[in-house]
Amino acid sequence: MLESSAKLPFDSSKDYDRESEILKVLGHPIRLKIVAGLMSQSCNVKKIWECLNLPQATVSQHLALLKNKDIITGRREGVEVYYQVTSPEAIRIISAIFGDSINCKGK
Amino acid sequence: MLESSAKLPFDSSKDYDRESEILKVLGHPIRLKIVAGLMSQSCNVKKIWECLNLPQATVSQHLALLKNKDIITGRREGVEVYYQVTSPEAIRIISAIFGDSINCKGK
DNA sequence: ACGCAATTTTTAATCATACGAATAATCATT
DNA sequence: AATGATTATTCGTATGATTAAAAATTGCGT
Repeated sequence: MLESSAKLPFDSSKDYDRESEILKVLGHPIRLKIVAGLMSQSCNVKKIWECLNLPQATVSQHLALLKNKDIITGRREGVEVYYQVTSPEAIRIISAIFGDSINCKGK
Repeated sequence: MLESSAKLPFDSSKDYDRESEILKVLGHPIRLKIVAGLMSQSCNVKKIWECLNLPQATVSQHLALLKNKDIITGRREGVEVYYQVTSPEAIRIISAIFGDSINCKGK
């Protein structure tokens, strides 16, 4: 009765929730810009919103989302917070899109 | 007057609209599953919604989106339409996520 | 306490999603 | 060419998720 279900390409056991979530979070122009930027150097929040010409609350919201999904990590230095990309999957995805012209130097 | 804009990581001239759009479209569990499945073999719509246990309208909607964003391409064969992944960017992204265990054989 | 940096909350507007129902397209029979 | 079977798409719409940004808040250093 199941003779036609041999090698179907769609695996119903995996749901790719984590993977699609990372893609969704990166799938926003502001966040992609932030993450791509953070690939080349770690950066504090003020510099980000100044560069992007956006209100700080807007940037902070996007950063919070990226942080909650474990794509970036922030470390405090005095009064400012420096962010860097720490998710290996995100790094691989960004590299796949932009090539190796973007490298993760944000140590 | 522009002396402080030397090597900022965030390029305000590029907006990454196309790139973020691809990521957003792939950033949905059903669509990611469809595209990942289509990487290994071209497939018609009925097989897809049967495999995924979803109503055909739902699948067709996602396929239409993927098609409109030029991620997949469909070709008719009689009453059925076979889809395959045709966007190089999408192929690179999927490969970056799942490794080369998924290869595009959907000729 | 003050000022600066960053975050959180709140608001409203916009967009995305799922899926039943209706419609369309293709082919084989008659 | 009309009928019916199969497959695929589109429509309608209720529901839920995202978004931007102002306002309020928190954290840190002096």
